[in-house]
Amino acid sequence: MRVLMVEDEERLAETVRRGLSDAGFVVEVVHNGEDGLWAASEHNYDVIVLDIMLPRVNGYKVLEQLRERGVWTPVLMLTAKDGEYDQTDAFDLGADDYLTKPFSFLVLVARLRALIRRGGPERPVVLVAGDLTLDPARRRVERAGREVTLTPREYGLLEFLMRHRGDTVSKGEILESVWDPAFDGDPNVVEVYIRYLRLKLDAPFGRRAIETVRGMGYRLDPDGG
Amino acid sequence: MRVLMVEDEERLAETVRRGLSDAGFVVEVVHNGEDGLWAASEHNYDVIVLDIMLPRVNGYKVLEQLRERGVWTPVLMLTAKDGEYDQTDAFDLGADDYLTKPFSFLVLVARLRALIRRGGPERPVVLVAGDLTLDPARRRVERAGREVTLTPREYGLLEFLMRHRGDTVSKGEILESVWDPAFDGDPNVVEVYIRYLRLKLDAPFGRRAIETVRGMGYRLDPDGG
DNA sequence: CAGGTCGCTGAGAGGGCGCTGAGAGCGGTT
DNA sequence: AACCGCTCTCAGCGCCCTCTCAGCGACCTG
Repeated sequence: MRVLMVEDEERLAETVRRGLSDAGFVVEVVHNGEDGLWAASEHNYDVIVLDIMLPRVNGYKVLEQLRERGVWTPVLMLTAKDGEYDQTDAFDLGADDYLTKPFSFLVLVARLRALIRRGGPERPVVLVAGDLTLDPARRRVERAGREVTLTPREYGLLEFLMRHRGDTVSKGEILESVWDPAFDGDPNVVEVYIRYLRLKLDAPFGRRAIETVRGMGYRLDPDGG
Repeated sequence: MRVLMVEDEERLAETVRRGLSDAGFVVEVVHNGEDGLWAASEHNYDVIVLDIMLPRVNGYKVLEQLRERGVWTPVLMLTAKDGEYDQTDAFDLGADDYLTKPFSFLVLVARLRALIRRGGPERPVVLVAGDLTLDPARRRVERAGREVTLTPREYGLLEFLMRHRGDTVSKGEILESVWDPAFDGDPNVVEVYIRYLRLKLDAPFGRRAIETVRGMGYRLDPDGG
């Protein structure tokens, strides 16, 4: 689990960094708002710990900016008891939780875990063609509900065909997209791998999903065969 | 909304019961830990208010027992300012919120509402994959009911795999999330740690939870092997 | 029907990938 | 200082994946 910590007090930052590392988190620390903004936009963290009192850009503004840029990583704000900003402001701005300094380290860990637990990522689209499904996120292929295991190359080829489901794609296009664009070997590889796919996808199910269009290329049947 | 209140101080309990009733909650009160445990296991409440200082079984143990029995009703703990237990303990045990006595009644209501709001469609606190369970709050891993002790790195890796249970995750993703994003060592570490996990998780149980997807990465079997 | 083109197929060589055992480095503990 | 647990590196090995190749069959054209 990846944590971004934006905290200018170096001693505190270092202490917390160590503790979180020991707790199994991967921690990145930056010491001002500008760096925090950049890091949070550029990388993917599971949660962000954001001090509200920061040099250059304050935590307040960092959070505002992040949300404006469409970064919805959960944020836990650190507020000073006597600061000019209080809890209310943090929540209003879209912080997902806050802690008042000084805070218990174990409480911090517990809250971070809770935040990560809540913020589940959404599942991307699944490609479908008849009884054939391919889940890019899971790198998983099923036919008629049964999982089919594919090698990387086979998988790449099938994904390409499914993304162009119904279209006739030439061997040249396939070679360019699935193999290296600069591939200069025998174009027969495509035929060979089409065969591999047919052996795994069609043969056990008695149906033919991948059609040959002689002289043109191949086409994945929209109805899955 | 149904609230179970476990509180031995009768006057306090009665005051709060009335207030919550007026606020539209359905309240059940028990006065010791044993009864609380039984009631919480037997009935379905939307939220539980649990005093930490209780006769017979203390709140501490009640919560522990509940979670072990798979009861994941949100719990708000009541702690005494000067008690031997503090906030830290409550969170560590999996309490979802706490209040320090004496507390404002309005704050209590607000927190309960917040807990109920969160607690409904919330994911369970424990990660499960077949007979494999991982409790992030307690940093505890079990397989087939037997506890398995893991080093921090092993734990981090397993937690990551379980949070992506069913997905195929590449070694690169693993390195970024479980190791440091700037890690530039030998990616073979991942293989090594996968092996460590297999030795501890699979070998003694004769089943394989972590699958290798050659050329792509690893996948934790949703059915736990 | 003959000839040519295109795709299919089975076999096999080579290399890359993941697995494994051993061990060094390091921080913490006794 | 000695020990221990954890992390990470390294090198060897075996297997799977990838790609090539050559022969064969299918289809089209004259």
